[in-house]
Amino acid sequence: MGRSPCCEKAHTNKGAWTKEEDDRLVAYIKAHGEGCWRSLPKAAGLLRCGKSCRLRWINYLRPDLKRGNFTEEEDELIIKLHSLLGNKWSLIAGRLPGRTDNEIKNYWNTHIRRKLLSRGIDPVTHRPINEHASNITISFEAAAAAREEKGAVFRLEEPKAAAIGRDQNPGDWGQGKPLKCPDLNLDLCISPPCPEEPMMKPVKREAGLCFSCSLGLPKSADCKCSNFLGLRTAMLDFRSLEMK
DNA sequence: AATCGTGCCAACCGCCGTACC
DNA sequence: TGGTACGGCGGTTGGCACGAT
Repeated sequence: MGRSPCCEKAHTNKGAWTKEEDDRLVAYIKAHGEGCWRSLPKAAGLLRCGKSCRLRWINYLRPDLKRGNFTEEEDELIIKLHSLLGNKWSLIAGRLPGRTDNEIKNYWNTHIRRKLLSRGIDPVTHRPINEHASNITISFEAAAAAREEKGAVFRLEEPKAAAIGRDQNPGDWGQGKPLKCPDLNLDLCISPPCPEEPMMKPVKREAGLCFSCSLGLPKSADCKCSNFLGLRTAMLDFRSLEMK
């Protein structure tokens, strides 16, 4: 059994949005803010699914959207971010103010893919198409594969984990080797939880760590901590990555 | 002028993670 | 603790615009 539909499909409009629907949605959100998308259509007098409203707002109606052509700088940034993050369009969009994940995804599939292919670069791996033995892949997956192959252990002091490529074996991490995208700073900022952090919702579960986890050691048999290597995974928010 | 092919992009679909009860 | 609802995400599709023939 699948989940029940998010709305009553028999009484909802589909397809392109009309000007009137746009106006209603904008007026409602301006008055009440973004809230519960499920109840929004009814409250706003729209015969639309909540998801559809959310998508329309995020991808088209939001006032901070930057419409128009992508600049050359944006192109290059997207390519670099894609080489590091893969098809994580929402993460990539988070680094391009005013652009949406859908817009970037469409732009990638229609323009950048072709652009890379014309340069002889595989848009999936970011490696030269004819260079099978090339060692220049830069991605999380490649880094993970490299670690797995060599049986390396993930180390907390690893400062540039996000940018490590296959050409940098795990033993070289943190030893000052140049990175493939030196102008991109994608450091993962790992820090202790801040009690005043407004973005963090209160955690119901007991936040204390067992001795092993607090030291970043492998979990003991008795460990009940939900933390990864002693870190609250909620702190690993890619949207907070800083750019140089 | 009509038809066809292609590119583009807004919107939909289905899945996943998480919060809540 | 399990079930459900919800928001969010990535992949895919449908329809429109436009150029070529």
